[in-house]
Amino acid sequence: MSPSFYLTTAIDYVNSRPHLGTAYEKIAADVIARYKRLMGVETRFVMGNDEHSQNVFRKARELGLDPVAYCDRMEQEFRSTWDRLDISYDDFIRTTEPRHRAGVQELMRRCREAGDIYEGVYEGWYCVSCEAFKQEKDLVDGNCPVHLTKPDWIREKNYFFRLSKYTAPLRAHFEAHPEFLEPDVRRNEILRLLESGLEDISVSRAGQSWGIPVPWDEGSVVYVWFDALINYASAVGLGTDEAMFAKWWPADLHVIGKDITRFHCVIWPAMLMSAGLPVPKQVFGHGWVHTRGMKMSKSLGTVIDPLDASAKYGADPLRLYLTKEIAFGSDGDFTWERFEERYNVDLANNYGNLVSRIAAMADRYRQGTVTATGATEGQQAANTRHFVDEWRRAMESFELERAAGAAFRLIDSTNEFIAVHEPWKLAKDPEWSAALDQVLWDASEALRVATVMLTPFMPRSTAEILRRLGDGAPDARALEWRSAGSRVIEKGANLWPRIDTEEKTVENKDLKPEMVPGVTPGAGTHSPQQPAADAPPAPRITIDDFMKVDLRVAKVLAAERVPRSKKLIKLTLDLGFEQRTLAAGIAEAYEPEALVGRHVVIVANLEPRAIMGIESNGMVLAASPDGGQPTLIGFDVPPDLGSRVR
RNA sequence: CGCGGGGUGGAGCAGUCCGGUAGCUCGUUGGGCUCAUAACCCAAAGGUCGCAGGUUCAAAUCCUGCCCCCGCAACCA
Repeated sequence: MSPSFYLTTAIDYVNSRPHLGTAYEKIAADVIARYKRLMGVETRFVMGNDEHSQNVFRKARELGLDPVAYCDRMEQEFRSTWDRLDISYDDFIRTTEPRHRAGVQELMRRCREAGDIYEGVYEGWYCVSCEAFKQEKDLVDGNCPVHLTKPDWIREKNYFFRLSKYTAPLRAHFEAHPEFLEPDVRRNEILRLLESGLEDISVSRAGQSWGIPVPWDEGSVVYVWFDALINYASAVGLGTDEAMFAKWWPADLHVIGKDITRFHCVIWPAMLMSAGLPVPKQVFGHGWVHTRGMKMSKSLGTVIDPLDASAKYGADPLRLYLTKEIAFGSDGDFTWERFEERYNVDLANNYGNLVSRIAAMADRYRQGTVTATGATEGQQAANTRHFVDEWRRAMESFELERAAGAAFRLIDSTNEFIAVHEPWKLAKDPEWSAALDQVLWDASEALRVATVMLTPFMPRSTAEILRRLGDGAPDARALEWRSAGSRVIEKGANLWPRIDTEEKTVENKDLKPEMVPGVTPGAGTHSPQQPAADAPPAPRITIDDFMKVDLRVAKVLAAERVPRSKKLIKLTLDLGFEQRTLAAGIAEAYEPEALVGRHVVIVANLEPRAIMGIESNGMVLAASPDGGQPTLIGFDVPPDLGSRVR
C-alpha cells in the first residue's frame, strides 16, 4: 500500500447549483478519503469548480455580473453545500486561479515540446443563430435544422492534440493495468473505443477571451475540457510547486461520473503520457442517483430536494443512505419512502437503539462503568474480527455498500448477542455478576468497533457515540478488539428519533399536486415536479403585444406519430383558408387517431421551424405543466375554421 | 438498429465476470423477551431468477434470438 493517497472528484460546472447527483459523488469520495485517513494513510482529497465554460460566461453576462464575480458567488454556494454535508476536502481548486493557469500552460508546453500539439484549421458549418458548429449529417437540405437557414462555412485556427498517436500506448496501459478503470462495465466501453482507433482533437478556440491563453499564442484559449482535466495536476503543484507535485502525483484515484470516463480514461492519460508524466493509478466511474419517487414525498405533498434531508436529519443519514443503499458503480434511486425506511430500520431501530440499551444497562446495573473480566474471548470478539475483515476488504475495493453492510451486520449481531445472554436476568442474581460484566463489556466493545467502522460514513454521529463510550478520535488500532479494560458509558439523548411514517402516507395518498397549498415552507430549491401554480408569473405585456400573436381555430385532418420520436405528433390542419402541417409535442398524452376531426387552437404566425425532419408551421395550444402531460384546449361548440381567438 | 442501465418471493435490491443446494432488507404470519426508541430476538410462509432455444453431468450465471421497463440524447415553436 502506498504511504499516501491522493484522490479527487470531478470538478463541477458552475452554471447550475449543486444537486443530489454531485453530492453523491462528493459523499462517496469523502467516505473513501476518511477511510484512508482512518487507516493512517496520508491523504489529500481535492475537489473544485470548473469555470471556463462559455455557458458560465454567458450566464454571468445575463445576470449583469463579471464572470469572475459570478464564479466567486458559485464557489461559496458549492463550498457551503459541501461543508453542510461534512465533506472533508483538503483543497478546493478553481480553474480561474493563477496556479491552475500555470499548470495548464506547463502541460501545454510539455505536450508541444513532445511534438503532440500542432496548428491546424478547424473547418465546419457554423450556424450564427445557434452559435455552434453543425455536423454535416445534422443539416436538413443543407440548412441548420433549428433555424432553417444556411450555416456559414467557418475556418478557425486551432491547435490540435495528437491523440491518435496514443491509441496503442493506451491499449497497452489498459492491458497492463486492468484496475485502471473500475467498475468492469466501464472498462469494456473504453476498450471498444480504443479498438476503433482515436482521432486527433482540437484543444483550443480562437477569438475568445474567457479561458486560459495558449502560452505561445495569446490569441487562442485552451478548450474548456482540456483545461478542466488538468486541475487534478495543478491542484498539487504542476507548474507552481515541484516538490509538492513530486509528492502527490500521480493521483491514486479519480472519482467521476460514468458519463465522463472517456475524458478521464482516454484523453487525460494520453495528455499525461505526452507530457512525460505518470498517469493516475485508478479511475472509478460511479452511477446516477435517480429520484423517481420524489413525488411520493411528505409534509403535505410538497416536493423536497433530497439535500434537504441533511437539513432535517443531519448529513449522516443521507450519507449513509447514498453509500449503503446504492452499489457503488451502479445506478440507484432516492425516494423519501425508502430513505425513511432505512433511517428507521438502520439508525433508529438497530444502531440508535443499541446505543441506548447498552448505555441504559451500564447505567442501571453498573452506574455507568463497564469492566472486562479477563475471561476468554467470546462470540462477539470473533464476530467483530470477522466483520472488520469483511469491512476492510470491501473498503479497499471501494465496495462502499458492502463495507457499510458489514458494520450493520455487526450491530445486528450485537443486538442478538444481548438477547441471547439476557443481561437483565444476570443482573437479578449477584452470583452472575462476573458474567454480567463480561456481557456488558463485549456488547459495548462490539458497538465501539462497529462505530469506528462507520466513522467514514457518518462522521458526526459516530464521533458522538464514541464520546459516549469514552473514546476519542479513532485510528486504525481502534478496529482491534480490546479484551481488557474498563470504560464509563454516558447516557445521552436519542440520536435518531423514529420518523413517524404512518400519518403522512395517509395524508398523501389522495393528494393531487393541484390540491397542494402553493406556499412551500422553507422553499429555496426547485424541482421539475414543483406544482404548476408555483411557476412565476411572466411580466405584463400590452394588448398590442398580445395582438401580434395570431391565434386561429383549426381542425385536425390527419395525425401521425413522428417516427423515432417520443413526444411528437405530426398534424395536418385545416384553417379554412389554408392547410398546413405542424409538429406538436403531445404524443405522450394523445393517440393520433383520437385527434382527427378535433378542433384546436394554433399560433398561426410563428416562423416555421424544422423538428425531427418535418417542417412545423405553428404551435398547438395546450396546458403544459412542468413535468406533466399536456392538455389540449377545446371548445363547447366548434367555431368556424380560421376564426381568430383572442 | 442513437447511447446506456435493468427484468431474481408482495416491495426494493445483491448474486451474473470465475456455472454447482437462490441470498439480503422491508412487508406478512406465529412465537419469545422486557435492558432499550411500540424497539429487540426466534420461527414460518412466499421465487419455474422476463421468454424461447442452445452448450453442459449441472445454467439466475455461458452462447443465440426475442419481449418488456427505465434513464440520457434529439425532439415539446
